[in-house]
Amino acid sequence: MVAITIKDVAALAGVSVATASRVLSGSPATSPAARAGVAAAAAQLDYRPNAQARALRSTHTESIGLLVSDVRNPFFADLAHTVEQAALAAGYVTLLGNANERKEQQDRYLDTLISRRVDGIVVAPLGDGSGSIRSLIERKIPTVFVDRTVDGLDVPSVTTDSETGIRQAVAHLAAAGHTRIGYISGPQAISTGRDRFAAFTRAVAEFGLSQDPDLVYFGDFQAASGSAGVHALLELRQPPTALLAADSPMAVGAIAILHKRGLRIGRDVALIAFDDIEWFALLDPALSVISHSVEDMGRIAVKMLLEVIGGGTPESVVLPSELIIRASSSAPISGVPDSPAAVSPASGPSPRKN
Amino acid sequence: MVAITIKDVAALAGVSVATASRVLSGSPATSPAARAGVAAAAAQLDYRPNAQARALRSTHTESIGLLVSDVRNPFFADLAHTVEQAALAAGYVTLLGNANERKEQQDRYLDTLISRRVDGIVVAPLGDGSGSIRSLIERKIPTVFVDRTVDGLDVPSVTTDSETGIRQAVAHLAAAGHTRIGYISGPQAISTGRDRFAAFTRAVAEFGLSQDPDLVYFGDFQAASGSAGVHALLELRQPPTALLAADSPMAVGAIAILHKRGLRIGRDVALIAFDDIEWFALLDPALSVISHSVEDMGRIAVKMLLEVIGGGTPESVVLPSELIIRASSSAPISGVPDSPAAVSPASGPSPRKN
DNA sequence: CGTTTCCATGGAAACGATTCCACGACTACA
DNA sequence: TGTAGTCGTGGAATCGTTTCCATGGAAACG
Repeated sequence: MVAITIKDVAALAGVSVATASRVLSGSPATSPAARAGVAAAAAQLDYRPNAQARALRSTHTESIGLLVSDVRNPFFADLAHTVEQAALAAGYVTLLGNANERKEQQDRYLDTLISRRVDGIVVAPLGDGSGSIRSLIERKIPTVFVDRTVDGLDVPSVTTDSETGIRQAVAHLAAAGHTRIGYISGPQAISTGRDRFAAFTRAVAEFGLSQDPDLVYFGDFQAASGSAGVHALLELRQPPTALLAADSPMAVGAIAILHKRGLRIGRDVALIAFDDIEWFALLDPALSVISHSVEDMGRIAVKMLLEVIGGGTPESVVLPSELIIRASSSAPISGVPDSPAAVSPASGPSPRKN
Repeated sequence: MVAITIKDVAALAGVSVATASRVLSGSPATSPAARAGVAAAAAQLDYRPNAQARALRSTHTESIGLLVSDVRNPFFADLAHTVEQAALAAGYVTLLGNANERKEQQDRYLDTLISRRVDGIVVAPLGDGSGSIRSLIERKIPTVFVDRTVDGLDVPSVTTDSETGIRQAVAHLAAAGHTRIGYISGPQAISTGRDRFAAFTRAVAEFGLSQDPDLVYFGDFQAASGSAGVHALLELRQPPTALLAADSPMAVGAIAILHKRGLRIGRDVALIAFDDIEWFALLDPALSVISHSVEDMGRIAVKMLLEVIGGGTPESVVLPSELIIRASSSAPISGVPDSPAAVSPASGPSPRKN
């Protein structure tokens, strides 16, 4: 850890630190001779400016923070990738934090990002407006919410309109004759969990399908709860003939347990997932999904954050979602899955259809 | 962006900045009265220490950098997750960078991490020992290589012994009657690309299988090159009856194109991938993989980095790999894939076997 | 040739924290 | 009661950089 400072560079170039600093930061008020000397000295010593000292003096760091709720969720991995690329293109580096769907980790990272004086933060928030997320807005640190929002916090956001896609999915299932759709929901403490659940509830009512509350299982957006959800739903006296999972990890958990139970997706039970993940199309049968553009989301989030940093107050953006029909949901219903529970006489194509 | 400094806290508490600093950093040489006063003042003002200023004075930042080559590769997403959790448990925050398999982005992030004076860096390096990666070791910045190494750089590393797993895979395919195995390799500029290719070459020779150089396609560890590889291999006059992909994104690309060509994995052509990704087991047929533990890799990398930071020189670790046989490779060969190319009389179970 | 303007330069203050050092007050021991 | 040791405290130096301000020399003007 040998420390090479601007003082060393200045000494080698035979100028003062002030001049060296001016050259290194590209100030016009420098002579060609000084420019050449300092540049040569810096190169020779492999000088790297101390970002701490620089930030201490000049109050901006050319860096932004990105806090996602789960890096292992491919949706957020993709988001991290696009945000990072967009930020890099604008000259910012991205510090990525992973809240792991836990509020205390979110607070921990938020504190760190505040301490490190990032110029702005893109966050997929969880929890309510308490804790460090409140400090963020009280200190007027440029912030943009992505994918999720927090009630009562007036922060620009980029989110998805889940309504359209979910309505399309329910319509599609209803048209295939399904009347009992099992819904594996996200937690109601998270805005996307609430929105998607509300959209599902409205759609089910609109198409006259069963509103049996037992058909909804509340998971936590992680894989294990998808498995638990399928398990719970299939144990019902009147199990659903179609399943809708509110995010991709829960869909993965659902698929795993369906395989284990020997149920054929697309024939014994239809399945649709929210979030389009590249390899969902590679499954057999290919998985129907509700798709929304993670590239747009990341790109727009960065653009909005830069506006906020620049003093603007951009309007929030809502991106569309749409159903992509593949084999996992396209066969007409073939009856009740072979659940160990009693086969209910009320299932199958129902008179309540439409 | 209102700035609350330790000066404000000290003033409110009615003590000097020195005393405030001592209380806030938990020095024992403080009176209970001072402790209480300063703590109250800090809480009331919602004081967050300026990490820049702190680091400037005390030369360590309680943060590490993690530079992965591709966040969208689930292997590295998992790695990021474990590294971050392990670091957090040790009191460090992780700054994640994504090189995107591009050397100039790797250099860019490395420079940033050096500038920000992270206490140490875990990196999955790409390229040779030139560029910023050399500055890293010349400055004696604590560094640990993970997954990959760089020739000629004496840096502690955690890697996988690809040899065992690949040998098992080739043996398994040979036992099923395959004599022509197509290999979708990683780039030879990356250590894992070289190691796995070398292991494949040795295994193929050992088991007396075809060493036809056309059976090797050199990809870039990303999905598109997996597709291109399958395409090229199946166009051979004597196409392979089994495929081995050197990482998971290329396996995904391979599967996509096999589907598109209407080839049945596990029957028309066997497929094995390096890297065990959770959902590979969910494919139909389930994908045989060469598995290695990403959790161990991340955990050990952090442990080693902390040792280096503490002044130690830990031994490099090589983790084992093993074949996990699933349906994609377990059927005996059924002959030549229905390639649009002419069916060669020499393919199928061959006299050259063993 | 004298005065003004311009401009590159160096000295020094500032950013916000930590930490060395000195000081005063107190306890404890002889 | 005098001296030594302990302990909490404040002043000031320090980290590496940027930036304000003053300075001095050269160019430009009349």
